[in-house]
Amino acid sequence: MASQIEQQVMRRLGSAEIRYTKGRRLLVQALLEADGPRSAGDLYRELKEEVPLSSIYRSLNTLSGLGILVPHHGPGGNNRFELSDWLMGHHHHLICKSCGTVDDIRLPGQTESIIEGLVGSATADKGFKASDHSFEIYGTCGDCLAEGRNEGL
Amino acid sequence: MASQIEQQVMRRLGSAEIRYTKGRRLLVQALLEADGPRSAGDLYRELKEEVPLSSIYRSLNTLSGLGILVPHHGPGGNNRFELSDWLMGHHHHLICKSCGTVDDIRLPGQTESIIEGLVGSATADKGFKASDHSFEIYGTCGDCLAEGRNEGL
DNA sequence: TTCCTTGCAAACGATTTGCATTGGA
DNA sequence: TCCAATGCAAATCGTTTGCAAGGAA
Repeated sequence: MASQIEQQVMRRLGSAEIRYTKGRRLLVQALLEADGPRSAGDLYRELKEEVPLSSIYRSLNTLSGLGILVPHHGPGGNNRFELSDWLMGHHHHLICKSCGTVDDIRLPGQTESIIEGLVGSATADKGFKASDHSFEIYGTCGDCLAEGRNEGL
Repeated sequence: MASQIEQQVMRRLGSAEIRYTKGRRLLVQALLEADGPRSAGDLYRELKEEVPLSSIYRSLNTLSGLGILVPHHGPGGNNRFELSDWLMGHHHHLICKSCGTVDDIRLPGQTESIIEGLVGSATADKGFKASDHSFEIYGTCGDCLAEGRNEGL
């Protein structure tokens, strides 16, 4: 009963002769259930510390190398990872400056076209070959607003 | 002969009763000359190791706390800082996936208006209070393209 | 002179690595 | 079976902190 996405992951791993072990399976499943990027520490806790941190870091790196995961660099000094766009669909992030939570958001196709256009015009004369973009919105999330944790922002 | 921007920095520091010391002056000047965000280590080297790393980190933190600098979280596991928008003007980044260099780019006002509009429509129904955004373009810079360092991207 | 700031070294947290052992295809 | 992957502990790297000495207002 592996999900469709998991089967794509297995195929990608198989074609690179890399094994889909128990630890890697748990990790991919945890990221499938997540609604935003997760750090090694987050995953360690979410997997109830059954998978050692060093293995999590190693898997995170091999899966990123294969393009299955992508790192997300945010505040807080720890890297967060999520399943790549080709598995989960293209999306952007809503980042709370107060609690650090990162949520996924999807924009209408029309809006994405506008962004693609901006990427093109911004790099047109720079000799820079764009391959990707990130559009992230910072602010205060609903929970923090309710708790009054948005002082000084 | 302090630049206009430096005078604004001095005023901001003064109103918070925080001293503009030699180390802080050197740091602000290095960031003024930079064409993109710089990490503590970058600045340490650019200042010829005359200012100890611990002082650089401390100054980076106090200046960020005053809104003079803003942190930029990128690949490479080290935080980079730059002078805030109110000092340097609003801009975005061109990030090379190959060598990690980050360059500033400025978009036409009309384009910024479009981006502001996207921020509004993306957060309209989420109970999220947006305060800021980042729009960053990833790819391969001219130098790396010339050297053929864009394999596998 | 009075505190804020510095400089050094030690402490810290996140991530990586060496090496013997285990387990998947 | 055979080599990739794991688990543990030690090593590394970026960053923070305690404390005594120095420097700006």
